[in-house]
Amino acid sequence: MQLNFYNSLTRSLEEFKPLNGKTVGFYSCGPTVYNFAHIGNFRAYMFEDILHRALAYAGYTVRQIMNLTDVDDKTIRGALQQGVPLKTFTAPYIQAFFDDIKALNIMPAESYPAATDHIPEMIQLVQTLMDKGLAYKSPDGSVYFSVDRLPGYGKLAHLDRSQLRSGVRVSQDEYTKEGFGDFAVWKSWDTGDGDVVWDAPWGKGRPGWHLECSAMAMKYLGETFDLHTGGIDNLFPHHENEIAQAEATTGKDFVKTWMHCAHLRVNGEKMSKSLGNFFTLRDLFDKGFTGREIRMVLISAHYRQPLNFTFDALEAARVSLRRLDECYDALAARAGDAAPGVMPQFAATQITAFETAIGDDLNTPEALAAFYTLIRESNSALPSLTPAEAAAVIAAFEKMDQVLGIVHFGRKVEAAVPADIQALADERQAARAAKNWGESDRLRDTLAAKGWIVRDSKEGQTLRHE
RNA sequence: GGUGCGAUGGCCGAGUGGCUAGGCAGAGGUCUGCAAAACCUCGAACAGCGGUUCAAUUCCGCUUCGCACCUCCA
Repeated sequence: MQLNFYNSLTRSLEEFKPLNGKTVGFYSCGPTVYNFAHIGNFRAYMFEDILHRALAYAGYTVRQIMNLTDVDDKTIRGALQQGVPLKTFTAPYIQAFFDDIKALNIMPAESYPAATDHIPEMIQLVQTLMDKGLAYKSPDGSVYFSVDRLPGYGKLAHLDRSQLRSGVRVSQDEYTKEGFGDFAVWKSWDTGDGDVVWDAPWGKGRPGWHLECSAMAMKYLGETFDLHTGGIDNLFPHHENEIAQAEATTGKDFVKTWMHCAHLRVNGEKMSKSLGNFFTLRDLFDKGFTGREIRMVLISAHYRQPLNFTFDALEAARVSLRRLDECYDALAARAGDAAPGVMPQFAATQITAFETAIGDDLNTPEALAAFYTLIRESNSALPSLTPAEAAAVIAAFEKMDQVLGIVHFGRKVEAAVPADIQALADERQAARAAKNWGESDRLRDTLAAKGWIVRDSKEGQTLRHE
């Protein structure tokens, strides 16, 4: 199966080929754990999950690393405000992040290194940059990367330094930097940092944000690896600076393919904490939506297009998931214990369409179209399917679900039918057999009032709890 | 000011130089005692103005509007 990905570095669609056989090194920028992540944040993690799953589907061994930024201005500020140690402040948000990705059926990465656990590696990286003359210590004790000394700086963002200057109001006085575009790889301690401080050969302080990712990515994935992902807003300066730090240190290409996802929007604007227009998962759970429905909405648009978040879309996801469930259950009932036989042509056709869509830069909307077509044609073919064929169609659903992650995940477990409900249902069945329609309809209403939907079919009546 | 992206039917959202995206909602139908589900059919769109072309929603230009990035940001 061929995978083509849009590489932000070259601004073009490229066939994906790993650097080392069948193993893929894959680094994703993770959360800054100063607050609950909102669903805009999760759009990025969801895109990375689809990428992870697509690579696994295509037969690759995926080594995904996602960092946790647990030291920066916001985490330090939060810890100081609460009067607790930094780790005490960040721990609940780290836990919430893991709870949330589980609630969205996002596959775990290989590891989630925390910045504060990798300070020695970062100090070493800064030292190397200084030894090479690419970073310098400023009078206040901070260490800056000198953008001018690295040819090729700006290759990811496609910006040159002359363009950086205009329109940006940054007070030069705030910084003791030599060059305008220079960025901190080490921030010297000041009173606002409280007790968050580490010793380095050039003075006390803490690592710069961009440095964290370069150091941890290289530690876990090597000096050159396959994929690096994040939100589009990370492209500059964060990823540009990661490249600068890594390539200045090693003299080698840092990452072969960079992938960035577009933003989630609310009323046409980016969902962000600074705008205050965000929903956390908890907000949506409180409104009665499920992780499964949210997952469905997040994969319904292509990752490089802005996705407009609406409650209508969540409702639509709910209805279409119900259709999926009923189709799957009908197939399962038909299949019984049968082993999968030869896959019917209509299912094989949709698997091919599905793989083409995923291979085309993770086109999940197209993939979902194939998935829905499979549902429709399965329902249509159901009466004529043998148990072995039904089992084979189920296998087709399972196959697509390796990437989509929606078939089984988050399904409401069907409640056992209580005895009193069953008694009412039996009564209704008897009334129907006697063609006592008034009585049977009355009993149907009674069951509905108790939350049980009755549905008649050739095989008899079925009960579903709402 | 610089750079980049976008504008698709009631809503969400793909795609293509000529041939149905898909989902949700809506209309009609088949089935069913009725209902529900399922299936079938249908209506409905490619921001505006030019250009290229036998043919443009798709390519090019301009206009309008929107979004993002330009050292907090998924």
